[in-house]
Amino acid sequence: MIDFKALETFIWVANLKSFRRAADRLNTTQPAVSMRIAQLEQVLGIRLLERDKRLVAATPKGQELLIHAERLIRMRADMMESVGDRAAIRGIVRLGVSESIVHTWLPALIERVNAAYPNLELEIEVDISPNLHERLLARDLNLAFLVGPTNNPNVYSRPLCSFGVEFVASSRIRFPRKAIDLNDIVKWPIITFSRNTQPYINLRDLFARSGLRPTMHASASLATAVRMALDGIGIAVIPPVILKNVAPGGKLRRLATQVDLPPLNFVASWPTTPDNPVARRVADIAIDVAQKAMRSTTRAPMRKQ
Amino acid sequence: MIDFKALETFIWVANLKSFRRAADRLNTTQPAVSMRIAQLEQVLGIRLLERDKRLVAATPKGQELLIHAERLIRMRADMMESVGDRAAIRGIVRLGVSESIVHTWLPALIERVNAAYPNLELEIEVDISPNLHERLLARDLNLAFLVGPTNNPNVYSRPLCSFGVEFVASSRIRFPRKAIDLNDIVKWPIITFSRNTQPYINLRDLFARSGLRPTMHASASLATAVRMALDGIGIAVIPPVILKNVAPGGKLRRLATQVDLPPLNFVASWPTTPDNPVARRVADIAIDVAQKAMRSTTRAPMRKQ
DNA sequence: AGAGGTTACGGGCAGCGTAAGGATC
DNA sequence: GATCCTTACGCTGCCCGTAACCTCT
Repeated sequence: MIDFKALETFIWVANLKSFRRAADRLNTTQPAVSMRIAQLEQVLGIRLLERDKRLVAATPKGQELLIHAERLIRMRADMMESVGDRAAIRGIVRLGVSESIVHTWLPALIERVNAAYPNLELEIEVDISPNLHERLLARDLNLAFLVGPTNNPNVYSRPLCSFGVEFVASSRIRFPRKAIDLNDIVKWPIITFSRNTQPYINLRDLFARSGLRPTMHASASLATAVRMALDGIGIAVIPPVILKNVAPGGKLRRLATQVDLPPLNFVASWPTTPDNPVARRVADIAIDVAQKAMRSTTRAPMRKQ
Repeated sequence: MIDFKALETFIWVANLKSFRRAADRLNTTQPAVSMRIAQLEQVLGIRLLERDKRLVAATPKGQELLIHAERLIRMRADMMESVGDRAAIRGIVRLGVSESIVHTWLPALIERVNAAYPNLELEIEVDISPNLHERLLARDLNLAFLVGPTNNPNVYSRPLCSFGVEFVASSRIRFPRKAIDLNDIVKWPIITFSRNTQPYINLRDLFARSGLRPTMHASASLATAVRMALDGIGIAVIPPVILKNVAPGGKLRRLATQVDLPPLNFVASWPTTPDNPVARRVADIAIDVAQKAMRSTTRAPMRKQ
């Protein structure tokens, strides 16, 4: 009779289009995967996968099975979630997060998750969004909080929060007049996120449109960027919400510019495969935590200089 | 991780309210059942079954799991049905049938089932409806075609066909006048179904209401009842639709009485537990076959004498 | 004391991993 | 010839069955 193991194996093979990669993912050997698929095909009396080509592809019947199989796996997860004791949920969720989130509501999330699932381990990886996205697609992460949207069919995404981005600088850096524009700013180095991130690209385009080319300092670490700004090395372009935690005491001030920088829209993303069912639950908690955090910062907005 | 075997075991224990009986049903030993339940409880971190009392009972969480488990089992069956090759469906359906059905559309059903599921074996048991009902409840049968309705929560029932019941007799038996009433009939022995069947009870009540007490001959075999009628032993009370097959050539004639005998309403019944999923499919075919058979006999009704 | 569930322990077999074989580009 | 799936084979570990034990009526 068909069991869940066979269905899971089939789902992985169909999604990864490879017996070998599925075997790696399932921590078993490739012949074992062959056997499970062969048995599944035998029980059903039909061919599920086309192996002639370079890439394995599901037959029409295989695609139909895939829908059923994924639903069954999902329903099993729902069942365990609804009748099982949450303390009995053990395991590891590999969670990738953008640094902005580390400095805002990540601690609150960790607390909430630990309360809801006392025996669930969160393995947190801090990295920039493009890297997180890549590792998500490689199924190296079960869940990630990154700058979206990620229009990829292999991951689900749900909005989390939106952080405005602004110019901030140490009070050591002085400007000739109150109203600061790009021409004033460009005299100083701009410190921001890594080269291949969305804010970096946005910024460079912004200056380019005015015919300006500032010196750009890119830091993979947001905290380091803030440190550099504090030391008066340049003007940082970051979400000010992090300052409360990263540079408390108002040592950095937000510049009163008319420049509109696009905000960072964060999403929770997880693979479409029913990989780690708990990831979905952590995402739900994160959405709640993030929106609560948004509301509290919106209610008492920081004043510009 | 939870697998189908554990869920099936749990379903049987919960329904039969006994580890031992579930073990018998699943063709395994009682300790094996204990182990599977214990493991299921451990994975979920909750108690599913209350064993203190004489009868095992599901806890509230257990009842919740039961709903999920039965749905999962049903969905697996649906999946196999919709994507699997029907020729790959092997197994045995133990089918109990009333004799009336044997003599009407059972051969057509067998043909249809064999065509749809070439490797499915039908194990047919002919018996009277009360016995079939009992064996259904004991899960000794996967499916039965019997006189309904069976208002029991442990079996599903679907209507199949309705057979009128009439007085039939050999031409050797002669009556004083054309219009025959109960007083004419009661002079002869009445030959019909077994004592505890619905037609037998109906008949006795019918005569009793007129203050009559005929000699009753009860036969567990409908064919034997017909044989007795052919031999002029008495007047048979049977569904005339069977005569075409059992006594061809019009040797028995239907008596022109004004007496209204209630018809036999046949239903297909199968246990509510997701026991043998194919039973449901056979029932579907039976409903179709029975209704086609009904239509063809209705279109060309037999003439009364 | 007997029926029924749990625990202990030894054995059998399904399924795994290693290694060799074939097919396709 | 490199890559990837299949087949062959020996082995391990899980699960089962037997039997003793415990608990409740």
